[in-house]
Amino acid sequence: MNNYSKLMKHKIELTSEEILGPINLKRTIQSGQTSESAWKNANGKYWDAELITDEYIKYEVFQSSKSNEKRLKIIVYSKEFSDELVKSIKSYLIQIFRLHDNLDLFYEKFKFDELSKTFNTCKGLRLMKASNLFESLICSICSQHASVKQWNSMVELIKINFGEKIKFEDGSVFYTFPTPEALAKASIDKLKYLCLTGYRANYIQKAAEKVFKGFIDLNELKKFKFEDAKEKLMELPGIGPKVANCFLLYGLGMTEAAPVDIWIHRIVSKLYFNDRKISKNEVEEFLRSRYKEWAGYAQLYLYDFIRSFKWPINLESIYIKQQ
DNA sequence: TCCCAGGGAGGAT
DNA sequence: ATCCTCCATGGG
Repeated sequence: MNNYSKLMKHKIELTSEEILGPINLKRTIQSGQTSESAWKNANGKYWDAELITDEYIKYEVFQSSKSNEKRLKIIVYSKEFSDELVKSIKSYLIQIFRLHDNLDLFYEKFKFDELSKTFNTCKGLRLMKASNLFESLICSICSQHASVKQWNSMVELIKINFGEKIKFEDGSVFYTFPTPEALAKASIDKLKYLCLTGYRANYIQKAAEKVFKGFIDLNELKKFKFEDAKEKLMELPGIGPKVANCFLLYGLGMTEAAPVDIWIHRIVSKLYFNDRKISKNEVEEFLRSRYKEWAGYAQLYLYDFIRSFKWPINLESIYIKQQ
């Protein structure tokens, strides 16, 4: 008696008809965006699960060795298989990997800009859109003053300790992200000592409480003007300009947002201002006015680019890597 | 041992 | 407005 046989694999694909420009799956998933924690990698395939047509569906996404192709391969695990399911999975993936963002247009538009220095290294890197706004908000809070690796593990521990455990019939286990109510009622000590969130535990619990009690409606923020949404977010404890921008960009998908962290501050100062002293706020305004609706992408490319080097950077190495 | 990590809050200047 | 310092914790 094994019930593994109940779960069947179904292969589907997203091709250049549905993907505008290249996608580099690995680079995208590993780029530390606060839409969600990084998907797990099992022998070259990234997998996740999502509530689709009323139940949690597990799927694997991967590419062939040539990683900049306009193609995503997908394996869906389910008992039953229908055209509707295929359609739902596809449209879900198109949404979260933002496959309708035309990266070819982006590269063309800025091919003579300073930003083009990052294109070779980062080609195919895409913004990710959160599937769960509350999760993205907490990810953004956790990311403050912590490495990507560290905040990812905080979020995984939050899911394990406060989320719902889903066990698939192939033996793999998945934890959902907890509801605002669950984290609002969580003890600070558990958040701190079980989830290793440190001083952020207070912020997390308070922010969850504000969401749970309706002080702020994350979905409603989509209808706000950018500045208004940002201002509202910054009323929450632990949310300053950088974290707010992360949520606006990776959570709500407002691509005009430009989160400025220590790395962006450094590279923008160096590449655009000849290392002149410049405030974080000035950097944000600079990126937003220069790149407009592509500011989020510009920020992502600069961030991913500079993180592939060691600090301090000498410009020579950047030019060499461009060859 | 010291320094840093996708910062923010509170306070002093 | 700009400049401190403190905040927990893990990793180099």
